[in-house]
Amino acid sequence: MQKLFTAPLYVQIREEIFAALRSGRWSTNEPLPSETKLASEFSVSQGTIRKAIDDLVAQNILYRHQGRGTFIRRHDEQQSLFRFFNLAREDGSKPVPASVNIHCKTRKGLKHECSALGVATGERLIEILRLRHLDHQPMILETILVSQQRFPDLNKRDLPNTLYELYGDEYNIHITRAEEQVTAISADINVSGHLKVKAKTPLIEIRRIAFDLHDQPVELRISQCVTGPYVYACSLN
Amino acid sequence: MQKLFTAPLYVQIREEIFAALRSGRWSTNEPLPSETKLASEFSVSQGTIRKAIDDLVAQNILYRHQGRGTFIRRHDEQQSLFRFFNLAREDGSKPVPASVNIHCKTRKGLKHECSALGVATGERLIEILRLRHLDHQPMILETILVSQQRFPDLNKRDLPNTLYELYGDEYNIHITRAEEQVTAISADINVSGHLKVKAKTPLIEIRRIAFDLHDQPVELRISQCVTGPYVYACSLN
DNA sequence: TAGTGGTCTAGACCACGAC
DNA sequence: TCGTGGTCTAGACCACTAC
Repeated sequence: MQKLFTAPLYVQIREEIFAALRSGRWSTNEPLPSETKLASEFSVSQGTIRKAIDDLVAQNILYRHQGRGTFIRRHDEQQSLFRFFNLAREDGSKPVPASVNIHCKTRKGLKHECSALGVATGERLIEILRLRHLDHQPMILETILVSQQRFPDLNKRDLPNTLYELYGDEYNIHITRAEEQVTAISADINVSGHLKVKAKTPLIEIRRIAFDLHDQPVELRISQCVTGPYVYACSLN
Repeated sequence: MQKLFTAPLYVQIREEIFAALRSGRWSTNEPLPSETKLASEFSVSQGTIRKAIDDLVAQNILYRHQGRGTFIRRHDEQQSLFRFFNLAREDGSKPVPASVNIHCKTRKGLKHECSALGVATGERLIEILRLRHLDHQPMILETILVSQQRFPDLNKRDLPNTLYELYGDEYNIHITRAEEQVTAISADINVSGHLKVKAKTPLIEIRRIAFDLHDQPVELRISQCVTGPYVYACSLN
């Protein structure tokens, strides 16, 4: 006899709410229905809804504001600049990054790029190359790759400093998490020119894959950074 | 009229339990008193104790095991090798690090080292230098610094691969979190000899400060790592 | 003032582990 | 079988926000 497994109620409801979020049932600007309303909609107690929402808050997908309601996390200018930005000063404070676009074009994706983005090999990608300044010094050379099919006409837009805000507002693609891999590289002539350092200066290269609500890889971003005054900071728990 | 602020009950109780943990009231090998017992001890409902413990579990200080009880997190060989070890293969899998000690001595701490460890400038430190192998290749040269006063006779002991287990078992100093800063450096002659790479190869240098239950800095660890087959991996949420 | 999330309680039943 | 943590309920009161 096979053993049956039923997920706890709050897990089922968490997934139902999550699915509703992905389907765009609720607007980004209004609060979700209140906990008591959701409780009667799903015919469970308020405590169970609460636990389901707790999980989504812990995942950074929703946030609560006492007295106002529960809202969908949006990437807005202030937080987005820092939430996915791990470079800090040695004392732990974070500089405000500024961006200068160098080019934005479309091209066929290489095999490893397409596989990282989960699209068919050879699909057309949009490539954005930009230079980022910290405290007015060029510090990061950033190559951003996304599928042209997922982001039609992205290359024809004005690109803001915080791209994830644009992805959400214009394409309804919400970045929820990212994975980064850091390696040490040697600056080649091209890179060193942009970053105003000597050729062969050691740099860190950060390879980031950003994922959306469906946990699909959406963006591949490769950042080559000068370190020294700034460090790549990470907490372990 | 000054506004009075009373922390929620579960926060007060969380701090009381945390203080009891630090004072060593409960052994590392036995479960804590059950939630119902703690509830009657503190004269609150079981749900309130539950929320207090939830927080400590989220902080990785306790863990629960259904049917058995709630326990203090210990660094044991298996988990300790990975919990604070961020180097991974490109596919995300983690190699098992092995260690070879090169030397272990005591010396006066430099100013920046003592300040990182929160001890008086010039205090004697124990310095451990060791080489770590991943998949049988030398990949990391690690310098570990701790206060000799906090770890008497550490330099006379056999040093295991997982130091944090030793800190906990022998000195009752439990590492709960760490902060890491990654920079790019160029291998000098000495380092490149140990790591069997050419001089000036770009490396990543990881500067870690590890903290104990009292949130005091306890260990400064500087790791110089060859990257390429391995990467420094970090998730952003 | 009305509605929201935040805290707290008391009690029920379930699933797992030790004996 | 008994004790543990895990889930779920129903209802109370508090603190904050909007109106």
